Amino acid sequence: MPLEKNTAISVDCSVFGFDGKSLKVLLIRRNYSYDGLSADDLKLPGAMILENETLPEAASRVLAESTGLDNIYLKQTSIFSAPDRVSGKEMEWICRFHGINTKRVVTVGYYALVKLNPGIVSYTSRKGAKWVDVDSIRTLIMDHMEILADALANLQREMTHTPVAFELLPRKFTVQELQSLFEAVTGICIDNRNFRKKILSSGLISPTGEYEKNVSHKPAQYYIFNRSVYKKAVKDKFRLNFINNWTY
Amino acid sequence: MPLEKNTAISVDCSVFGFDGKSLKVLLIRRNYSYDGLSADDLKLPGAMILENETLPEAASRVLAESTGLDNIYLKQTSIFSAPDRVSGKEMEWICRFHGINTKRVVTVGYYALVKLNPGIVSYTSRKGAKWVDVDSIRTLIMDHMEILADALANLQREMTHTPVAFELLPRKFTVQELQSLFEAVTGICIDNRNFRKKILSSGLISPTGEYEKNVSHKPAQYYIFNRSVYKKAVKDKFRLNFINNWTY
DNA sequence: ACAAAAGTGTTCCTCTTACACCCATGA
DNA sequence: TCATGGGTGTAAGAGGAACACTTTTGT
Repeated sequence: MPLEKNTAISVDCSVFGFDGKSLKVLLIRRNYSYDGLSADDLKLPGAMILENETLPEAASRVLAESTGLDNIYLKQTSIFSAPDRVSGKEMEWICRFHGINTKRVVTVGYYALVKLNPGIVSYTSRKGAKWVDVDSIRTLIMDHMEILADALANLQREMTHTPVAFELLPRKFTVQELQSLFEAVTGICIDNRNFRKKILSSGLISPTGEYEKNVSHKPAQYYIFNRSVYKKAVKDKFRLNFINNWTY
Repeated sequence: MPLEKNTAISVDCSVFGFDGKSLKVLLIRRNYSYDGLSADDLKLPGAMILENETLPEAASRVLAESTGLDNIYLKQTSIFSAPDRVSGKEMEWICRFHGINTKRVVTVGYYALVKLNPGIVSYTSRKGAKWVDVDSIRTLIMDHMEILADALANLQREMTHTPVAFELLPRKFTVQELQSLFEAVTGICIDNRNFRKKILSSGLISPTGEYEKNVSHKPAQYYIFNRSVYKKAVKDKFRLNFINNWTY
């Protein structure tokens, strides 16, 4: 079998956001019609990598284009390398559009976390992109469902081990918002009293003294994430739980 | 910036083994001299991907070549995509050797786990490869140190969450061997009584009734990994620990 | 008999879990 | 005053951590 000399590399980003109720992902339309391919078909934002560009740089570029934001939390997941993952009409169109002649596109999955707010929602809707409930998505083009599923699985794992949750929340948030986020991502119900006890005693979040306004019930206090406490905790936390002492 | 049309993709494998004392990784020599590059320089086994070959297939091929083994535990880690990660003499040689003309090689890291035994050790040494203590490695060619460090970090994380340890041990092993493996990979000392209690009560390993022979101390019993118990446990285990009930 | 590693139990304490009511606000 | 979600405490049980001696074998 000869050496593969003719592979293009792309990145595809699963951009997650949280609206207080459910986990959303940013989808765009294919945006071109070609011999049976509908321009309305939904996909993840992505791009081919450019010369002298690393993969994280390509992913950041995709995110800047699709959300207008810089400095987004970004994490690589898996690589999708099936030789026929892009083929047929789709491949023809890609070659024509980019003026290349390739048989194969290998793609690298990334997931990104953004703080949903009116600004970003209006930006993305002007772009024709949509924030869709992750649970409600049934079909995407090519293997994008698989890429999304992989991203979601990675997010779920990270969420229970690192404080990525705070990337999805506004700077100030209520305990309930944080709990709802955990529940939405993991699909698990959490006891509110136990959650408060645990999260507050951890010191990871600090009360601001500010409260909700104009709500027809007892207003909730706003908290902020305490990154320095987290950094300190990391040193102690990464251990097995059947350990009594350790040697460096 | 123009589209990157000319990228080669490779895989590099960190092949780990355990000799009962310390964690080893399989290193090979560069195996060519070229204008200042020494054939003795050490590297991870790797290869360019071939046409119609997926990345896991390429990694399996590398492993079959370097260890003579099939069906090895294999896991993808990160992608290394810095545009200049291969450059200069190294790049020149690669282009000449493969008869290609590329500016860039993106590589995908894999780690593999093998059961060290006399058979595989003699195979690899016939191939000129060496099993080296991971702690003692100071330099490898190109960015292979970085690839190895990433693989090791992944292994450490996996080891404390999934039963990959058993991929590194013979089918029958003693409790002490298992404990030593954990200690070698994580760099942590574990209390023997607590370890036994935990691992035995988990049901993950089952006694065979066979014992060590010709040892000048009380002979240890051999155990085997109980995969079915593990599979059942997985369903219950993947949960946060502040949860009381869950909804599917 | 001795050296060397295997194997074994208990206590203390922390953390998890389960569970129900009062509070503050706007309408 | 009522509807709504915010916020609070306690008791029982499980699991983690710390710790020292006896057993079995070969020499």
